[in-house]
Amino acid sequence: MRIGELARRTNVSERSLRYYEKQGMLSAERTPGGHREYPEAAVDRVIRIQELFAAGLCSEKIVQLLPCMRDADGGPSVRATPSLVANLTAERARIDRMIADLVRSRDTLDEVIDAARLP
Amino acid sequence: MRIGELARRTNVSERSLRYYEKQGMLSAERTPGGHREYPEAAVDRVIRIQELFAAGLCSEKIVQLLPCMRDADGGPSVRATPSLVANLTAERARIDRMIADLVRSRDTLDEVIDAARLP
DNA sequence: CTTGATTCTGACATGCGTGTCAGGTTCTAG
DNA sequence: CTAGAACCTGACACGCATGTCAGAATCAAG
Repeated sequence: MRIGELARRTNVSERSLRYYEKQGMLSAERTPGGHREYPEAAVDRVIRIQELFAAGLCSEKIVQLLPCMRDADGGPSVRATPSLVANLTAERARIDRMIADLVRSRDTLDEVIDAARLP
Repeated sequence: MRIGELARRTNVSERSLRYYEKQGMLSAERTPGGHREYPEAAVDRVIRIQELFAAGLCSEKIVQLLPCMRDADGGPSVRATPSLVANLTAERARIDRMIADLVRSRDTLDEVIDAARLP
């Protein structure tokens, strides 16, 4: 599929898709004229990338991480190096803290919302 | 307490504390010479502000939200307006989605970390 | 062919909380 | 009184994914 369709299906702008490619997170074949041609699996990959961004990982980390993931097309994975594992473990801890923070904030909102509804 | 101590105790830079004040999220008495003097409750408030920032709320929303919260000093709260409640409800939904995303990303990391440890 | 939609590259702009620096004033211990 | 620490204001810079615009080339359908 081409970039317009991928953008529509993933809800990610064409701008961002080109950026992902430049960062090395997403690759595409090219038509003779130079237009990008994506495989079906690109949809899942882009969604994963978005999730990882939302989790606070930067492009660089994601670039390292992606080849180690079991891809949607079931492709065989690269083994993560020990240093990458250490890195990801730290990120994991960060994500845990982030989730805990979010839960607290959600509770805060609930309190205010509920207080407004009652007497 | 003064700004240096508050910064140390909350692990938030003096720069940010002054910014919070300018945005109307944090107030302080002033010494005759113009130095900020914070009450003990400021510590909790700053931590809350940080959590809400981490949850993706912008200053403006937090400004509206803060007076409706049951503060650490147990002060009485302002009632949230219906439009604010609608707003916060939307934020709450966003936070829920964010948590779900984070959990997925954490699972992704776990998969890669585990795969590197085994055979 | 022609035309309109789509895509291409490259460059500049934005948000927004935060870092940092400069030049000056206030506070506090000796 | 004095020195040094702490604080004041204001201004400029950054990160970094994303928005946006311009000008040109490609693609697909009539």
